[in-house]
Amino acid sequence: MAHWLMKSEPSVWSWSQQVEAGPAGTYWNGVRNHQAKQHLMAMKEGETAFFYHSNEERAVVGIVEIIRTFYPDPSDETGKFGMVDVRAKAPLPKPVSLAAIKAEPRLAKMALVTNSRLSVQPVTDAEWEIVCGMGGC
DNA sequence: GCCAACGTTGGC
DNA sequence: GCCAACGTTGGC
Repeated sequence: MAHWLMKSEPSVWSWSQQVEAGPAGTYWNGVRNHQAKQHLMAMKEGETAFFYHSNEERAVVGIVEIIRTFYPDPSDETGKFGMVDVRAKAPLPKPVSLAAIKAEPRLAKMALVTNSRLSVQPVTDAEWEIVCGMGGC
């Protein structure tokens, strides 16, 4: 089972909004980058992703579950991009900050560190375990 | 608020 | 098809 990391600016779409959306979940739209699209297309139902707050907060704050695989994004008039549906699964008891991730040598290869602008990223099993350990989940 | 990194666009 | 110009993202 693959793992992922999805970034959002809290002022645009925050973890608390994701939690409020409840078990029905919401669509994750607005991705307009081909690399990110490839990752969205590779996601399978039931897989999990870290929910990362960029900009103001810069921390992994929760875990979401993919509940619907890739389908067209109606807000994209070119018809090229799509989205998946996700729902909040669990918060991280201790949010893991970007600084903490950068301070952990075993996480030096994370896409979050090496390609910070990519909004949807794959996370290896090893990285997932380490971040989970740091976050208390 | 600044700036580096990256992606996209458009002129040639 | 190349590359300069521009816009956007996101860390600091």
